[in-house]
Amino acid sequence: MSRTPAPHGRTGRPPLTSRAQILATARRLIDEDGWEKLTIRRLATEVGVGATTLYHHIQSKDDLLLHLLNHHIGQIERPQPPSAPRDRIVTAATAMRDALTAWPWAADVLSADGFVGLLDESAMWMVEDVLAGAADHGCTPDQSVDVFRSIWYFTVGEVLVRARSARRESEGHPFAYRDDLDPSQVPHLAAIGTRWAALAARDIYPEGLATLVDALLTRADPREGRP
Amino acid sequence: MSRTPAPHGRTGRPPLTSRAQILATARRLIDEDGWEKLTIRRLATEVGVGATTLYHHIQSKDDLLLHLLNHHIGQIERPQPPSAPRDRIVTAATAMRDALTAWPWAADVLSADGFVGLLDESAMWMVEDVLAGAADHGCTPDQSVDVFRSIWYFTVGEVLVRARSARRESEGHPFAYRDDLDPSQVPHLAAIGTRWAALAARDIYPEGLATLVDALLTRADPREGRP
DNA sequence: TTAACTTTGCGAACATGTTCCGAAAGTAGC
DNA sequence: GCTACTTTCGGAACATGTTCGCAAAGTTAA
Repeated sequence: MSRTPAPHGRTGRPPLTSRAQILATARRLIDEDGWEKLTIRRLATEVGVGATTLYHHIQSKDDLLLHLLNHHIGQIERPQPPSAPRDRIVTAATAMRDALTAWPWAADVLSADGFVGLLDESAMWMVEDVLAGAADHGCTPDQSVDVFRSIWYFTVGEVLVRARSARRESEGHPFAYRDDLDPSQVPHLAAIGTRWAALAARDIYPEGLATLVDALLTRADPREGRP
Repeated sequence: MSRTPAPHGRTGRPPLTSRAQILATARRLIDEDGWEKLTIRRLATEVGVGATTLYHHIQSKDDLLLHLLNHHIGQIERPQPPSAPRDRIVTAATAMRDALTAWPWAADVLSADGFVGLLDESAMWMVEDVLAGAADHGCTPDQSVDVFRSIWYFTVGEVLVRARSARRESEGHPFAYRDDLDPSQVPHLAAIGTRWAALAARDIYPEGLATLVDALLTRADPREGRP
């Protein structure tokens, strides 16, 4: 049978570059100039090939970013999971949030229920720890997924809002928090006025997450709610 | 004094179009072909002017979308606010979510803590109702803002995740929910396996929101937690 | 050696949002 | 009528991600 696809030497034109080299160069460029400056053409030039050549090694720019993110997350040390289920969930969720906050563009790529389908196994412990914590608390598998999804929504929202706010600020058109609101129409909003900016600058993720997790667990298992 | 800016006849070349006409045409195009097909050049052609001319009437495409969103939200009827503070918050948040779900691109523009700074007064009741509900429950203004922000994160996250998942599916590359996960590494995840897809298709926003709101209010005012 | 096949490289081209700059078309003052 | 001034118009051009088609460079089979 001549079905053997590639007996020993590989066929085709020998490659000038590789996915690994492309990813390494991309990481270097991001380190040097920030991810906003990473363009396909610049990356190709730096690698030393034509721009369109990259598309033989990656599927798209999103695909490239996804590979970079997987590499980045893979290097995060998995924290020792706390024994208390609730704390395990909080720890895992905080790790997800920190990973995304460091690479804000990641959320753009990842914000999909397919989190699970996009990352490779080195990042799965984040999902697993949440599911495990929920299960240990007494949740059914289905309830555990619901717990994860709610946490995921909250986390993605926080990261994206934070990233966009920061970008807006850095691009020179921050928000005009109005001091011209009509107190008779929107009294509470008017009372806060421009103080909103200062309030919105505070990081409320930890408290919000803790509140959400406790509530989700209490809801899933009422016995824990009122002894 | 010759300071009068424009006594009667306005100066300058007479405009061929107006922002109102541009917005109306944009709405029509979106209605007909969906917002993905709305490009600056197409819009300009449809209006009957050159593409760059649009930039004399709008600041950017994001600015255009923001105007469209304001118009859209302005047409949403403000529901009769329930008397119970908690229900008022839930109603307002659900209205926000529904408004964004109908126009998924909106979240891309809006996902910033500057929600408040970007919309006009016709949409402010959504924010106001949340703040009012929190205040009536006994929250301080600062706590009320925290309540709003947590709800906002959860809502933006849900809308964005849902929108992206749908887009991925419609573009032909849905998620490969893996059935090859290593049960010894990620037991709970492996146990769920491909069933994740079906679970992620369920709408859990209402329950998640209710849980979150109750928890946020309970946290802000412990007296309400355990009588 | 020759022919078929396979993989990679790359220039040209396209669609998109956006900026630049000069032309067009009106009014105001003389 | 002529000269400023003001506002709008729009073609050219740019950067970006991406597709297409073909050339280049290797292996395998005859």
